[in-house]
Amino acid sequence: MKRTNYAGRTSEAQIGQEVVLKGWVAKRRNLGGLIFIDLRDREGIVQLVFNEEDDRVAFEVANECRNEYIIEVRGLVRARAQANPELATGKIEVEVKEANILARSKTPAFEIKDDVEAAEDLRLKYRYLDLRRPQMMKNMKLRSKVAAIVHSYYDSHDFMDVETPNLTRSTPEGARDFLVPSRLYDGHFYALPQSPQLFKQLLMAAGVDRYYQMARCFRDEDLRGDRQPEFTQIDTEMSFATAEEIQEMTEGLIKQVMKEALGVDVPTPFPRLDWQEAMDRFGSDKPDTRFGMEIHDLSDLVKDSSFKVFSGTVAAGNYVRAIAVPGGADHYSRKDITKKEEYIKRYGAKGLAWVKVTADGYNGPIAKFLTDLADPINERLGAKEGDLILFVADTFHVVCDALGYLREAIAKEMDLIAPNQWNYLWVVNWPMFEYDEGFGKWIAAHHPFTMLKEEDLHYLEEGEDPHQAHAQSYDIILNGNEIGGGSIRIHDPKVQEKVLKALGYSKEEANARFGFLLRGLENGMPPEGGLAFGFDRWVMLLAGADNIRDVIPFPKNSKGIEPMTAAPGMVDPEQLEELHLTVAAEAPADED
RNA sequence: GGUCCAUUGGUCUAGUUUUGGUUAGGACGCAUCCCUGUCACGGAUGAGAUCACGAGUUCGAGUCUCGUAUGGACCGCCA
Repeated sequence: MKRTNYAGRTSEAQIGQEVVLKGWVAKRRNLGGLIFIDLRDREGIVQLVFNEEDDRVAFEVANECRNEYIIEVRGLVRARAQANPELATGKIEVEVKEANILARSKTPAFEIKDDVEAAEDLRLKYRYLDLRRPQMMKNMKLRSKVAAIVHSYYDSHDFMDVETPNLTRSTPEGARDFLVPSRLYDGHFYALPQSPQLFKQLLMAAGVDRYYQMARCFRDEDLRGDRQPEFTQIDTEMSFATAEEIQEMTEGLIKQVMKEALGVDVPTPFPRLDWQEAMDRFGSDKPDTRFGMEIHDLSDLVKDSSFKVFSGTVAAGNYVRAIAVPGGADHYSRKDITKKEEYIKRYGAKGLAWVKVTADGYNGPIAKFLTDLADPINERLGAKEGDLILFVADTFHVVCDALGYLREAIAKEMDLIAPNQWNYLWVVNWPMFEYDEGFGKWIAAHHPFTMLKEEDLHYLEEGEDPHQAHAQSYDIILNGNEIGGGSIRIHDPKVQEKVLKALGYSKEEANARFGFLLRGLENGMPPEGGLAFGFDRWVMLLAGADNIRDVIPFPKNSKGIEPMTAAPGMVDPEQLEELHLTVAAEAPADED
């Protein structure tokens, strides 16, 4: 029997025709001499009817069927007496003349339904069952659709799809590398790429001019809800382009994806926000602009306050900033606020000060210190009666992190985010360098090959402070999530040398680590730049999923384990020997 | 490296505080039987749980304490 069409696509136009369908038994309803089976394939569900009186042989097959059996059927499409409006194929059904069981199935570990959520660990262990669920199938289809648009878009704009190696060499800085031991060279290792960054730059040196690739990237860092050790970038690079041209090209892609994959029109160009402004107003370098509750600086107002925490903070050169939570006075109890205070301590905040705005002025433990300042504070924050004002007094980064977190957490809790908003924006004008507290040194904020603002080049000269410099880099943000970033690259070897020097590399170190790139620069590198999208994260947001695992067919769990295959696993001693490896720590015995 | 939370039949969960003593309850699923217009089919019957593991407190622990494991969220980390 040759299949005539997908079960889920059986249509009214086929009424009176014979069809052959193959798929999974989603549900069997046995009424005695009459059996209904909902047949499911990747496109959806159609109802099969087996009548004992009409066809005894087919009926016996249906009688034997259980959920998740795979069957093939031949039958006649007919209109239903009573349509089911819940189902896309609800106006028709298939009267089965012949049926065969192609595969039997155990009772599945969990029910294949959208509305019954099994524990995620179980879903991952039986991922092929989980992926049968309509929502997961829909996510995979969306992912495939977006990828197809990406290929078509860049192809039509003269970008070349070029593959770069997955076995490459380890480079310092950035994320921890996944290493692959070399069998041929004792003690030598390949590294899996964190991104094809340097290869795509050298493709520009080759004259490729416009490059794109759906590139697999690997970073050996701890996982998060939106971070996997193995992920896909939409990687692009353009010669002779300015930052604005690259952003415009990117906006074109986003516009097309939104239109063709979701049917949504997004207006372009997207807003551009300076990094400094994003931090000041939203406390975040990836601001969510779907709601207000912006942060305001009160340092000038409270610098002489009798509340020593505030005045002392300002005197030390730090900041007192606040948000006004609309209607927050009733919504949040003292206890709730204490919980929030405990939470923001993880960002280094020492406390969370608050007042409630009432008809009689401020209310709360520090209200008495702020009586005289209530009017100007309210005015600056736009606070009114019934609002809750939250203050954080600390260094710039602590204030931003803490208030940025509170702003987003409260918006979610109080349901302040209207649905169906797609707020894309660019964060531009990033600092070139940032201080790493852990290492006690300056590191590249983006990466060491990022070009500075032209007007900031002088900061690299002798006697100037390179850390004042800003970069020609840009991040693309969607609803408070970083979905991509890029920059104009350095194409002048002299500038690259100075930047590496500012980062603390000696000439010898720089040559040892990036020699191949520096040689490329010396051999004629066009001015160029690019951008990389976090494809998985973008699809997650487009799908409305709240975890990146829901748009990756076989993801790792939060501990980096892939529960279906139980990777990572131990290997045979012979394999280790071939690779010239000995394992120092005795690993625990591998179970099943 | 750190913080917090969770773990009860195949699945999801009630029960855990403020009573420490229950036949550990329910829904879905599963099995058998009845049923010819269901679509969350209906009806009847039934099987299925050493309450993650280990120690402790107690006359008595699903419930309290500690530890371990597993999972989830987060901080650090992720140029």
